[in-house]
Amino acid sequence: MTTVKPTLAMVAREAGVSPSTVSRILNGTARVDAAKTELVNAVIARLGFRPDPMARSLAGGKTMSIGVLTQYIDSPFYGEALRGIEDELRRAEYVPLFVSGHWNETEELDRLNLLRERKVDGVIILTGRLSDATLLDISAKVPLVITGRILQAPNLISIDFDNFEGARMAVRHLHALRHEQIAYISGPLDHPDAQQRLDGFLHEKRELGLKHNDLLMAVGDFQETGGFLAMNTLLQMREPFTAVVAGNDQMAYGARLALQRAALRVPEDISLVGFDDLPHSAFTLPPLTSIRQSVYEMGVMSAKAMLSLIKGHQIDKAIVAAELVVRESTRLHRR
Amino acid sequence: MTTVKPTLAMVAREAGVSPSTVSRILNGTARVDAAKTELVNAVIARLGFRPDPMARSLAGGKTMSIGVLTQYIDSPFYGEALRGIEDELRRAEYVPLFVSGHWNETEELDRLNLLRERKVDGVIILTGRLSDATLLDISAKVPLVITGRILQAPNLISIDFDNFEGARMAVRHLHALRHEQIAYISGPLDHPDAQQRLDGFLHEKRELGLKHNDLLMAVGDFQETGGFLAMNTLLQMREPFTAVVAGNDQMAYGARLALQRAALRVPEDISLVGFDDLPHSAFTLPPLTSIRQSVYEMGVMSAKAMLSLIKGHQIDKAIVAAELVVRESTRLHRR
DNA sequence: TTGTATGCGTTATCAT
DNA sequence: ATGATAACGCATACAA
Repeated sequence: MTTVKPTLAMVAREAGVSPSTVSRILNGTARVDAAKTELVNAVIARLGFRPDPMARSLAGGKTMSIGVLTQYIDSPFYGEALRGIEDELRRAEYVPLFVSGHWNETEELDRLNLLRERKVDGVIILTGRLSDATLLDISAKVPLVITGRILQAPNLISIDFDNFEGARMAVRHLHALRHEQIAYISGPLDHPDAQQRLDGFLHEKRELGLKHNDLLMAVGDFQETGGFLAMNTLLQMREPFTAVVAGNDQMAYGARLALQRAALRVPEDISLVGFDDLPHSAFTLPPLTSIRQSVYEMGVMSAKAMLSLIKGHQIDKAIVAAELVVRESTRLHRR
Repeated sequence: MTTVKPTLAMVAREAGVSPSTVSRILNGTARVDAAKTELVNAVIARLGFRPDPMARSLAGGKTMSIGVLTQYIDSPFYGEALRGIEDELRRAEYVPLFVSGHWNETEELDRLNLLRERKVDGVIILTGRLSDATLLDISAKVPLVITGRILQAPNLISIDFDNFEGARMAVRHLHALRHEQIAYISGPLDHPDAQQRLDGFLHEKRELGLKHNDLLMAVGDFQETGGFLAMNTLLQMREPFTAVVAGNDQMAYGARLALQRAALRVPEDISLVGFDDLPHSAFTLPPLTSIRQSVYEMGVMSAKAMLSLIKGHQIDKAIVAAELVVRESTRLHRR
């Protein structure tokens, strides 16, 4: 069978109405006679007509696509967010256009430019290094949803994890387990998430009257390797500690291996808390106590926020709660 | 500054030539006077002109986008492939349009349809459940690169891992370590990768004269949970074994935890080999011996293949080699 | 080799 | 409420 791809014009002719009418029905741009609407919809269904996204865009309409700027397309952390975005967008017949910035401002700008060229109807930025000013600038031209920081502006919604509170929960958990000397492995200090988590950690320690000094902290790169290295420096400092919280799970994995190499047992000798609760963490040895962030949920929320922005409904900023997941890498400290 | 987005028409006017000439220079569609070419290019550079992908597409040109069908956007395994594709495509100014099939044929078909609507210049399929016939069908309409199986057709290039050989390497390694009773945890039997790996495993066992029976095999889901469960069934069978190879690293992780729960040590009591060598596997306890597949490399190769297909250069099918990475989860078996 | 004219499938503007 | 008609930015068949 020689199926010609049906066009809006064909639908119009078939239904005996003008193209404009069909377009209006499609977009709800104006009030159309009910009977006609029904008729046209029937024809659309019969022909299996689907508007051409390209033509639509050229004519100044929507592209039904949302640009999503992430840092690494294969990030174990943001991966779930991508899936959440994809799932949610799909319900509304939108498609995500994923691009990666690699934690490089220039590259982020470049990719954003590409998204603009591609005429996306909105952009979601999963963290990143762009300045607030730049972000505000972008939101002036296209609906923007941003994670990793809180910003106020029309046409912009920010969504963030409760990193601060999450880190506090980790400390409280350890403190409840009678730990007094708690070390910290931080992510890169210029990384928003890393900062907030560190702040929360420090804040809660102070709150609880726990001593802290620079010997109880090392900086990693949010990767396994960095955690491994950081734990080694921590060990060399010779400042005693009975527990450590890592800025994220990946670093906790690395730290755990370093501990093992040093013949230190988890949790018998050292308690270890991660952050993010990667899917994996339920299966490490021992299963890792961690601070859970529903990254998938954040993805869904971002997409929902974008959709409502497009509809013109500015909604509030949202903050996704952290949750302590206790597993087997932490235990009561015996003095 | 009121920057108006420059159009091809503006370039033409500015350079004193016709739009068609500019178009021809852009696409190399026809021979153009060298002097004019230079002039036009200068104007293009000065104005910072970039052809509008949408308009280009509408007019029957290329969209400079490649559809990529993967199964889960956050797959820890295929993630690196996505990055490879992205990196390589970027060099040629193409952008990937990622969609997910979720191992569901209907959904794969649906997403492929979307890609067609979006008029991608080619599609890369990372494994999946589509029939060979369907694939051939697609390749008739658009350049196609497919992984996970070997197919012959014009306008199509297949790229595959050497799953078969990889599984054999795992067995040989164990055999060299004096293991005789080797169990297997397979991925879903209807999964191409799982099949090929199982075949390789069985083949090498036969080759080596090692006995095998159904009690030495359990099926998982390629996830940690599946590995955990599979290991438990293996344990219940009461058929003795001293080593086990898992169909992928994720299942190896789960299996390892199950072993631990059963008070069995790795590698002292049981040797364990994974498959895929996820980034993570260097940091598990103990670090996991695994079969390395350069997934990133496969992504790059897929993109390169696509690019050459677009240029009209049909190239050979490619197969990416497997490699044994020996770490600490395997050791010599003492009788 | 180069220019002109037309069309791609839609939305938007202006009438009616 | 509905219909003509003109863009949108580019590629291409046809002419020159």
